[in-house]
Amino acid sequence: MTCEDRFLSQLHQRGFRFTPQRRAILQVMHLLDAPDTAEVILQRALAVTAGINRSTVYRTLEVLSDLGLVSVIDAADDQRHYLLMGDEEPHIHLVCQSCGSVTAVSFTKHDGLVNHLWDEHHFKVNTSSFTISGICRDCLEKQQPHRDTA
Amino acid sequence: MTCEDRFLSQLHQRGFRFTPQRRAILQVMHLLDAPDTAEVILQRALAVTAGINRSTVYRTLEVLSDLGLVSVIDAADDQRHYLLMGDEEPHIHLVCQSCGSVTAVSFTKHDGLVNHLWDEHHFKVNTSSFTISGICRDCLEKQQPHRDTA
DNA sequence: CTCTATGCAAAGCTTTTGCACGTTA
DNA sequence: TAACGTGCAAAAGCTTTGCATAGAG
Repeated sequence: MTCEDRFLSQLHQRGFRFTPQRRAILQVMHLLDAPDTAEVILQRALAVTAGINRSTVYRTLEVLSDLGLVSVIDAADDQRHYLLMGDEEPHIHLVCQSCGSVTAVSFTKHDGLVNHLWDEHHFKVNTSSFTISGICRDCLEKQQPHRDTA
Repeated sequence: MTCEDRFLSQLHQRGFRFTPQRRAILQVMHLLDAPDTAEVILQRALAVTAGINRSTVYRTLEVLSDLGLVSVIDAADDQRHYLLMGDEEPHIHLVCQSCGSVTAVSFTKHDGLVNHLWDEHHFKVNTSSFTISGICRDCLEKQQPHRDTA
């Protein structure tokens, strides 16, 4: 089942409609390999379907998020970032506080943390928006150009 | 060395000044047991020292953050949250996406994750703002009042 | 034909900034 | 007394909302 099929069926189930704008946004989001902002998604969607409005992007992202097809990442200080949850497994997103880059890391080695938080605190981790802040490799090297070891 | 002493000495070291407003904000932040918003900090600071301005709160929080005395948490969809880093060890903050509550959890059992991200990706995790989104116990129970097991 | 979605523009909210005045050291 | 900090108000930036119209089912 493709992502578009899932979207369509879930829209229908809940009485929503499938418009060219929603199709364009979904299509654009398939091309993103990292979480991106509403503004970027808007600009790319405009290239696909002219005239799409910023409000429509926000409203569609909200629908996609409600349906669980999009995860929302609160990156650093600035805007929200959105990422389509394809049929892939959840990832940890490493957000660099210096340059804003986002790196996806497999989750599978770390589900111990998720299980622990559930067992001990009955806290249900939202694995689709698991974000960790820090400094990425590149920025570290720029900060400490002459140190090679930790 | 108290937190205020540390603040004072670090301010002096860097040529900053110790004003009644900064003292009030520092004092108020000692009373917070969970990260809170600039607005809340402002309101409480007003009770201590009348006339403090919102801008001053933001500017002081920035100074405190630069000095490493305050950690900044990007909670859920809304505002930034600020927490004084006392002399305590780092914590994981569990942010509930439903009610916005924040729970602090000891980090020590999970530094394996931090080490792994360093070894494998050379990503330096900012442990002072480690935040995980999900649904807290209370909100889970409200959602599923008749289910007791996961 | 009905009800949802869109576009537009304006408002909302948090956070930042410019500037003149007060205060600290 | 020389910087630095504060208050005020206005601006900035992202996101939301109201309303009339267009379009999907």
